[in-house]
Order: sequence, then structure tokens, then C-alpha cells
Amino acid sequence: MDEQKKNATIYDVAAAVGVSLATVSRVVNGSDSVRPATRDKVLAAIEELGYQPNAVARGLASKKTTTVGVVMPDITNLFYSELTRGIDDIARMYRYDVLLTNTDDEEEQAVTAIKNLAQKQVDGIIFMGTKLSDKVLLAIKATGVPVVLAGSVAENGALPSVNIDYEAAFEKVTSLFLDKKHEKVALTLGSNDRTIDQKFRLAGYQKALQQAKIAYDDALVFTGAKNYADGQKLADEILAQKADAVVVYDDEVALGILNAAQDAGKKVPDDLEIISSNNTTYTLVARPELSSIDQPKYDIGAVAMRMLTKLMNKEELGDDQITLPYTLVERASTK
Amino acid sequence: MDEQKKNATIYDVAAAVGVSLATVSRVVNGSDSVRPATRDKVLAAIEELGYQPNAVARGLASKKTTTVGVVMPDITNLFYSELTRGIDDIARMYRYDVLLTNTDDEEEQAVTAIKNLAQKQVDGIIFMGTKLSDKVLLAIKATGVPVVLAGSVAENGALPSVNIDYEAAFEKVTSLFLDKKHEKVALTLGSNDRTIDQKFRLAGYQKALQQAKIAYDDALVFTGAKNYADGQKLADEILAQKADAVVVYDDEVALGILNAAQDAGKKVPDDLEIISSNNTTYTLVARPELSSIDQPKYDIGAVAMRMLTKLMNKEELGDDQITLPYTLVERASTK
DNA sequence: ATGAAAGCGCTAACAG
DNA sequence: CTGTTAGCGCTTTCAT
Repeated sequence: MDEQKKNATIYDVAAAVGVSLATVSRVVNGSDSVRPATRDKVLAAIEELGYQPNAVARGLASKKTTTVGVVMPDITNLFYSELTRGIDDIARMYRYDVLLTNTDDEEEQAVTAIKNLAQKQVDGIIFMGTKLSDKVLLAIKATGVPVVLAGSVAENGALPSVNIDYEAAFEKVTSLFLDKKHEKVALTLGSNDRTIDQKFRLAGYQKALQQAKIAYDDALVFTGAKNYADGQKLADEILAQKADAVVVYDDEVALGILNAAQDAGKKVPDDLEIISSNNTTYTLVARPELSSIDQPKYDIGAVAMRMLTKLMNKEELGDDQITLPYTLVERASTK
Repeated sequence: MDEQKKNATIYDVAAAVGVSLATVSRVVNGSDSVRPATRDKVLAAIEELGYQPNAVARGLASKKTTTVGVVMPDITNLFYSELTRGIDDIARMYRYDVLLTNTDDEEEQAVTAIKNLAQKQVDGIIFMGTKLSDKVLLAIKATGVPVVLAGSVAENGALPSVNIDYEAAFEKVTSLFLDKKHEKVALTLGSNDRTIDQKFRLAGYQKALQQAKIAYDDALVFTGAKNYADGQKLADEILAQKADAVVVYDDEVALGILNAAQDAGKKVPDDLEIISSNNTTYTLVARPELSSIDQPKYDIGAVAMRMLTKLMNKEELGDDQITLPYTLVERASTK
């Protein structure tokens, strides 16, 4: 019946102890200048009344919400969810809560999400996604809060970010195939209008080609495949180009290509070598297991979040473009 | 230099138009009773000043934050992330933001998360996870806000929930194997102390056994495997029991068993039939593809969130224990 | 070390 | 239809 316990306020505990609410506020916030005796009394009353500070009121008064916004393409995408797990763990460590939004990597949804987070007065934002258009950039700047990109890059280092060196990684794996005298190395990318694909992954691929003195042939570059089914469809096209190796930017897509190629009677890696890019669990469940570029996904998220805490604290950052090491994990889909 | 545009407040726009802040508040909140002419002027000023309502202040004044808390075991688990995707989409449709917390399915973390969400004054909570202990239940009750379970059940319908009929589903797939005259049908579960595993999945399995007049043998029931690697390890034990079919509660685990069994020279489905339970993408990437109980994961999340909106609105709910239909997807891992 | 008082930016009666 | 007036629950100077 007494559902009405009405969430005790700071006033209630002040009254119970016979001090001012300022004092209660001080002990709640761990201020030094409170006599131990009073502190104890206050603490007791808090316990007694089951007082829980109202974070909204706090946020309004202090202009800090201890909440960060996380904007990501899709929570069901293993790559992003692992990044986010890193973000979440570090956020929690620093006592921030996470307001999450899926954007499907769409510009409009991203802009809406960012504006909304600004209204909610988040203290900072982590942004993930490949479409970092001017509109998105503008929306980000307009929020006035610090933003860090995780697994995503802005041109000219316009925004702090944490990544691996995609260009070097793609150059390396491409060279790996080229060194084996493969003439036709295919490449699959997410899109042809994204910085990360064009300026980094494709660039690395081309660099390797150039070094091996092999002409670039855009019939060998495939864009648009985003998931397993897309990958399966793509296999035909890749095979039709008589590619003898393929570098794939995503694990699910790589798995689709792998399975479809095998279902079509091709031998992997004998007829077609495949290397993927995110080293998620998918690479392990494949038969043969997929070789992959391993990005430290969890760490990218964790480091990005750590960086954000510094920014929110107005601490000085040394470099705001962090590059984490990647490794090449060779399994059975390559020789 | 004029970084100081200082986020216009409702006062600024009121002053700009020459009306009271109440009027501005009314147009912002779409109240009917505002003369169109004034409304337009206010809207113009809002546009002009780039006014964005401060959700924190709003939350404090109205005691509604338009934010819901989502408590889940692990964002990188495909089953939960798909549920969450459904939750998120519906939440957004109803203009709620989502505060997300991972608990690793640990009781303590869940309790902490729930308390924290209460402090943040969320309007409602969606809870996912298999460990719905008394402590968690208590913490939930203490928040005073509506809570809905998604893909999780409380005993005696203590909390509103959205699920499939796990017992029926497990009975059905077990019977499927039993009907083929398999004598040794193994079962793998997440744990032996969870309601969902014990009271539903195991119960369904036992029911099928009973109906087929086959004695229950607990050597055929395996608990504790949670991921792909665990599944791989488990394969040996299952094979050692000479099981000729196995029902697995999780896709990753099923895939581990499948791959390890095949790597050990067994033929699937000839030597061992396998059926899994969540029908995530993992079932498709497997070779042979895994047969699976298909739960409408996205829908479970979506329906749970929809239910929560009703609860937050104090609308009447017909039934608060919703059971969504499951289907059996037969693929190549069963005959 | 503690209290008084002034907001934070907005909503919500209550008048008119 | 619009304005006035209180707060929402807390932080934060500024005094004392």
C-alpha cells in the first residue's frame, strides 16, 4: 500500500540529519570539507532512507550528464558490436552510461541521432560508421561536445580517431598474393564513395599492384556486398573474372564467397585463395577457416572511449589520431 | 571565436518573439491551444536561433526522460544483439532513447545496472538474461518503473515478458529425433540453475522422452558450453556417449559441435544429427547448414518494447505474457 | 566546516 | 489563447 515511499530527495536526508542540503550534496559528491562526524550521520540517513541521487536534476544543475552517446551502424554486425563492447566496458569503468543508436550507416539517421544526443546533453560522443559526410561532420561540430571516431577515419584528421592502418594492411595482404605470382587478385569493398574504402583499402591494394608492376584492372574490384548473402552472389562474378585470389573487407561477405565458391565446385585455397578483414568468430567457423587481417576490435573501442574521457575532462591529448597494430592471421583459406 | 553562441534557451526565443516562455513551451510540445500566427512566429524564432530543447531540464520538470534502459548479457552475442535491434527500432519509433548495459549475464552486474538506470530516471526497462534471481527481481521492483523481459521468463509470470514456448519447441525437436528411432538423443543447455534451461528446455526434452517411453539419462545432458570453442570441446563428450543426435540451445555452440565432430571424421547428419536453437546467421554459414528452431528474435525485442511503451503510458495490457510462434527450419544437419 | 540563496531550463497548473 | 508563478532535485558560489 505504501507504494508512496516517494523516492527520498536530498531534502529529506538533510532534514533527517538536521543539516543543510548543501552538506548532503557535499558528502554525496565526496567533498573533502565535511566533518567526519557529520559525514557519518549523513551517510547513515542516506542508507536509512534509501536515498538515490536523481541524475537528471544533477545533470541540470551541473551541466554534466555522465552519459556518452554511441552512434553505430548496426548492433548485429559483429565488427561493430565488438567495438562497442570495448567502448561500453571502459565507459562503465569511468562511470559513464551509454546511449546507443543504430544508423544502418545512413547519413540521415546519423545526423538525427547526433542532434538527438545533443538535446539529451551527452558529455561526449563516439561515432562509428563509414559514411562520414560533411553533413554528419557538421552535425557533430554543432553539438559542441567532444567526439571520437572508432574504427573510422575523417579526412585530414578532422576528428580524433582510433584505427588500424588500413592502407598498410591491405597493401600487405595484396602483396602476399602477388608474391605468389598470382596475376588476378580481386578486391571487394563496401562501397565506392567512402573514405575508408577508397582512400585506404583501395589505395593499399593499388600500391601493392604498382610495386609488383601489375596493371590495375577495375573489373577485379567489387563494391556493394554487405552481408553473407551478398557474398554468395558475388562469388560468381569473382569466379567469372578468373581471379585466383581475393581480398575481402568483411568476414560475412568473405564467408559467403567462400561457401558459394566451394558449392560451385572450386577448391579453396587451391583454386581461389581468400583473405578477409575483421577476424570475427565467423573466420573460425568457416571450413576451411578463413585467413584474416586481425584488427583489435575491442581495443579500438576501448581506446576510443578512453580518449573521449580525456577530452571530456579537458585533458591534453598527445596525438589524437591513434593507430593500433593489426596482425595477419593465416589459416586454411590461403596457402 | 564566437564559440559562445551558448545554446539558446526557451527564454531567448520567448524574448525574441515577445511572448512568454509558456507559449514557446506549448508550441514546442505541439499543444493545440496556440494561435497559428504566434505559433509561426515562435517557430521562426526557434529556427533562427537554432533552439534545441534541453532534454535534461525537460526531464526534471516533467518527470519523464523519454529514455529506456536495456539490460542485456552481451552485445556481441548475436541472439541478444538481434533482440536489441528490435527493441531499438521500436524505441526510436516511439521517440525513446536507449541506455544500454552489458551484464555478462552476471547477477551483480545486473543489479548495479538496474540501480543505475533508476538513478538516471529511465521511464522503463527491458531486461534480457537468463539469471533472473531474487536479487535482480528485487532491484527491478525497487525502481518503480515498468519492466518487460525479452527472451527471458520469470517464474509464475512475476514480470511481463515476451518469449517463444521453449518447452514446446524443445519437446518438438526432441520428438523429431525420437520418431526416427534414435535411442540416444543428447541435449546441451547453458546451465543447470536457470529457469529457462531447467523448467522449459529440459522439461520439453523430458516430455518427449517420456512420450516415446525412453528413459531419461542425464549422461546425455550437457551444460555449461557458451560459445564456439566450448562447443568444439563438447563434441568429444557427446560422441563418447555414442549419441546419434543432439539438440543444442545455442547456435555458436552447435557450430562448435558440428565442426569438431566433422573434424573428428564423423558424418553429419549420417552419424550425428544436430539441431540448434536460435537460427542466427551462424546456421547458414555452417557446412552442412544447421537445422534450427527459429525464434523471431527481432520481433521478440520489438514486441517487448511495444509492450513497454504501453506500460509507460499506463495503458491496459490484455495479457502480459506473450508467446510468439517459433518455427522449425530443417536444413542439412538433420535427415 | 556549514548554510543561504540563486539558479540550471523547462513543464504545469492556474488565472485571466 | 496566453501569461504568471511555482517548482522539479540538485550544484555552486558566496557568506559566515
